[in-house]
Amino acid sequence: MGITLKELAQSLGLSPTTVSRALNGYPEVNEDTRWRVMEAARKLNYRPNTRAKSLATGRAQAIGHVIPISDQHEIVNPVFADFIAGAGESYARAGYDMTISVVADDEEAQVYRDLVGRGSVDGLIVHAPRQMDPRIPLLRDLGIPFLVHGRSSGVNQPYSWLDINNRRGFARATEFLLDLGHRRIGFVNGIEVMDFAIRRRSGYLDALAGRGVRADPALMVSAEMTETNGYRAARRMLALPDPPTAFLVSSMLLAIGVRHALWDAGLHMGRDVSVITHDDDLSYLKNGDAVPLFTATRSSIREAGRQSADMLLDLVSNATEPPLTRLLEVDLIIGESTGPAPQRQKDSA
Amino acid sequence: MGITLKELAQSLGLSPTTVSRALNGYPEVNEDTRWRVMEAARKLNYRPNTRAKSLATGRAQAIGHVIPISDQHEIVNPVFADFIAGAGESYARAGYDMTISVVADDEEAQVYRDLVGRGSVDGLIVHAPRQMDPRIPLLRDLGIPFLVHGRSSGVNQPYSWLDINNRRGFARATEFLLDLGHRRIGFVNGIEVMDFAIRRRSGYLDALAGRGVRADPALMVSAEMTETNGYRAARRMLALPDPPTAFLVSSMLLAIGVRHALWDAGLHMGRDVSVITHDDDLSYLKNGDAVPLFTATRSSIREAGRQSADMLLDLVSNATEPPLTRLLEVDLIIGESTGPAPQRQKDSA
DNA sequence: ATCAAACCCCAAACCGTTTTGGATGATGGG
DNA sequence: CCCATCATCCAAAACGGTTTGGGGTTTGAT
Repeated sequence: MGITLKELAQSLGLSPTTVSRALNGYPEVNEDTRWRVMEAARKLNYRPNTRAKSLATGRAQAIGHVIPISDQHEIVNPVFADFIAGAGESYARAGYDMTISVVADDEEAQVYRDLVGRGSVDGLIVHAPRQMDPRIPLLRDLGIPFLVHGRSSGVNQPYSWLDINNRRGFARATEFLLDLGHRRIGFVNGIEVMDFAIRRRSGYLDALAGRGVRADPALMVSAEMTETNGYRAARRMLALPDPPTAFLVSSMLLAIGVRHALWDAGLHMGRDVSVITHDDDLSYLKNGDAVPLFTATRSSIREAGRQSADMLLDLVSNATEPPLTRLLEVDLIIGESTGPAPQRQKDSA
Repeated sequence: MGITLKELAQSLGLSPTTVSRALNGYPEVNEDTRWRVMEAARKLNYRPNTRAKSLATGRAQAIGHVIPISDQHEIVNPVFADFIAGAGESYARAGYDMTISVVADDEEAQVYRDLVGRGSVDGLIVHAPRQMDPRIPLLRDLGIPFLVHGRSSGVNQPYSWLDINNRRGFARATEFLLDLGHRRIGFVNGIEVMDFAIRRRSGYLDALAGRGVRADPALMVSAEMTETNGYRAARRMLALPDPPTAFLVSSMLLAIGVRHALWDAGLHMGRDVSVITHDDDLSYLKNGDAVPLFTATRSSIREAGRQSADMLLDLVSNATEPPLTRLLEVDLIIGESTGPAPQRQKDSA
């Protein structure tokens, strides 16, 4: 591996102390000496050993992400890649490492305890929070800075989080459809143990209630967000006696499935049936090209990753700081998948 | 944080030496004492400090993944999430941490040097290799165990890798289409600086040549693997005077775009036009349900992650071992997206 | 010339483990 | 009874940095 600090010091005829100070920008070292040291360090390709450094300083210089895999579904949430890419940018900028643990959700508590107890991270990001998520009190007890991506309704103690305004976004989207004359709006949501899905549903329900439209349980589906599930949900709803004229959907993949089902049914998206989806702005799943394909509530998950990381780093360096929270609004992007509700065909025809 | 070894030793009236040995299973400690120690450790929730441990042992107990983000496209390869989930399982089993660095591809060399120089990882996984990838000689020089996910043609020195048989898979898929009578086969590939894309192309070309079918440059596209690009490529080819009757596609997302284009053109997939895609078996992008939607060359990227990690861990613990290589064959799954070539419509009609 | 304050530098302790090189006492063969 | 062996344990030295607590030299004011 590389050269060590002691060796570097020796080669310069200096003490390790001075070399360390020179490199870390302490004032009590002659500028000429500092220059010599930095030159030598560069030339000899010196890099401080991370483990030694963090042992000495007590800071791990690393942030942990625990990504849960639910046993039943065995699904890896596709947004992780982009979120992590965003967070990674922030960490790199700050000189932090990112360590990731993939873990079945029944072992999660154990993993958190381990990470903290063994001191391998200075802070943690909590992914995919559920209602009254037990991880939040756990991490609070463990006394480590953490930030939740999303929120957990039912937790009354304060904690740090970054979330998007799912409720408002989905309420607006629903109202948009109502304004276009739609009354039967199919709702294809993620699994409703996830907090975000619960909030989206209440946005949908509130908007309907606000206009006095009765919510129909037959038009509401909650499932893992895959193309197949979107397809099946839409197919089933379209087969109802009084099928929906519009769909509100929780992810692009679901929406692609819905589109597929419309196609199978010989329906034209945007004319016969409208679709609004949430769009995480994933790098590999863009919503159309110059002109957006789907009308969508959009919020970049990558940007969320960046900002979450920045907030957490802030918490880590200012231990005394009170919890930070940030609520990002979502944009409503008008695409080609929505249009006025078609004239109601009287069944009595 | 947690309790320290010294404290644990003190509370037991033993020396740190003995406690360390007891916990690590060394023979020179009385079994009664060992039992006392382990009990106390459990009760006091002792966890050895990772950084101190690895400083003392010289092993980081961590594997690094460097995931490159290409400047121009800013795309995060969607397979990373699943690959990492698979690798994570292996690391967890072996007690290793996984550290991930997201980095623009022009800074990659620097990041590798850093990771190795600062001793923060014991081994590295190289993602998304290109032709004559400079990272391979670099890592060889740095003298750290590494494993390439994929291969890099043009590198003549031996190195460890795990790859799927892209060439054979795509050759077989092409032959399958030829057997069905297709002669105009559109090829929608990933960007052909990636080694896997190059191999797939040669599989396609070889199969065509083997049957004496002339490859038409107008039927070959190379682009980032997104739905939009699949859509555009297929749309363009379908507009040709002599359009393809089949498509061979490099990813599910591309294939979904192709399907979309077929739909727009009023063509029925599997009857009017056939489609074969490669399927990484991503957890969130399943190829249909019970019955596969697309005919596909399938290979689980998650399994690749598991096996890659296992191989790398093997290399890490046996430093002297010669390079390991593993070539996984891909399955050809027959779905509903392929069928016999339609009768040639004579233009002179 | 004197003395305090800057300025620069260093030796040594420390972070929490593992590991080396004994030390101690019990055991057992001759 | 003596001495080698074995079973158990421990003190101290690593690992590679940072940080504490000085200690010489200059500098500058008196």
